[in-house]
Amino acid sequence: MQSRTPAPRTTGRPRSAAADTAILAATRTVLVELGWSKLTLGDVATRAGVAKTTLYRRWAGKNELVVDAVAELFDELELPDCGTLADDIEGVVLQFAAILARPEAQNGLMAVVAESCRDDALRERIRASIVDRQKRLVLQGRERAQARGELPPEADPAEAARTVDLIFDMVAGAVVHRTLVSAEAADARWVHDFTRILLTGLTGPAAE
Amino acid sequence: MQSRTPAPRTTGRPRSAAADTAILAATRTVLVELGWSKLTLGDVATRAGVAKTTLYRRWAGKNELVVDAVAELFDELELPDCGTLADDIEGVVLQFAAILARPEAQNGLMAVVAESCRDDALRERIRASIVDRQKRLVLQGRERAQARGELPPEADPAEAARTVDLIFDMVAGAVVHRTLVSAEAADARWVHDFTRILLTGLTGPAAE
DNA sequence: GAGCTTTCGCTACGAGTCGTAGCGTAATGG
DNA sequence: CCATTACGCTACGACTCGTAGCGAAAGCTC
Repeated sequence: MQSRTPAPRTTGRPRSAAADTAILAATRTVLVELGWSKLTLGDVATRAGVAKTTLYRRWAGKNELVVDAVAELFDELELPDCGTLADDIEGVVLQFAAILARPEAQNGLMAVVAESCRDDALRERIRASIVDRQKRLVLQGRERAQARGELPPEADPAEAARTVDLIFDMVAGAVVHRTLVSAEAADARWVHDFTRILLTGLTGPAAE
Repeated sequence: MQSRTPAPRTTGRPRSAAADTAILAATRTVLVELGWSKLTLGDVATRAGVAKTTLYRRWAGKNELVVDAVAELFDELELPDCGTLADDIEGVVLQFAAILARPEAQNGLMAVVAESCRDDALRERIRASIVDRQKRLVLQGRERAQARGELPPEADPAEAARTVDLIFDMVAGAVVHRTLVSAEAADARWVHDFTRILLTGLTGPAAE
């Protein structure tokens, strides 16, 4: 997930794991203080207490470094078991909103997404480190709801996959847009209203 | 909307309107070719056939220039009158998706949103130039649907305003996330599925 | 412990961009 | 004709970039 470790050598001095931790933490700190465009790798190195060359030995550039630094923020995401589908969704949306409320996530996330428009490798890195981790929650939520009988089992697997993608884009997109574009907090009331509309739209009509 | 024209002088040589057009068009071209991070104002000036100093005389920096260049893409947005609320929504979402499908919009929009996290003036500029133009469509759509009887008139004005904001974040957020993060086209089928869920969520239950 | 391998911190470097200043010229209005 | 403003051009110091080279440090194997 982190830097380039294609073949971890068994001989020689091992890479300092503490340096990785310090660098990623320093990246988030500088991201908050200076923002994306004014963040320089020299600043990060100084703040982390490592040499600039050490940074370049582990990461290819600013984009990859920030993706890894932001990805760590999403480690804490997990699907709560609140008993009902509505409460589960509300819980996970609130978690997602809490992460996006942090300035280091706001500054970094949109910037790397913008860069990924012209860099397929970066887009894949974002997908593996951040997006897939979120989408997994949608799959878990559906399975759990089906086990409870709140959602019917899927007939067409292809349509089921499309629905998962659609729900994922709706949830993540709405929270991101609310937080970063409208610049207002995705608080409990907003999340509640949003969840109600989404859930009604999903369970209201069985089919078209 | 464009550069700084606080008090357009009546004396002296007037600013070339053709230069504005050429600069904004060149900005979009360079945005496609080089992306946000590698776009330099020197490139834009060369491509537009103007001097670099002319650029700095009109715009404060890269952020403001790109906001204006991208904002022009949203000029064509308008609410179609298809007869039913569902078709109206589908139409406007398709328009929005078509704009976001253009690489100059993808490269520029996310980048300036990311920068706006640390620049309130820039956020206000984005809101005035881009966001409000979209939100107006939501208001128009609701009025038209209420006139048709498809939606009930609003009782509580405060809740009505919250609902408009919520719908706006859901629509814009979902399309942006689908296009830029999931990196898949918001095509007719996707828009249709999305509209169905949204509309069911809105009209299904009158209240909680 | 000896020796090999890899990483680390440090310094220095050319290349490129930034935003500005200065100057002479072009285009308006009074 | 003249004041005023915009324009194109050049040059400048300051900064960041990514890399190379060096000696020292930290592991592993024998």
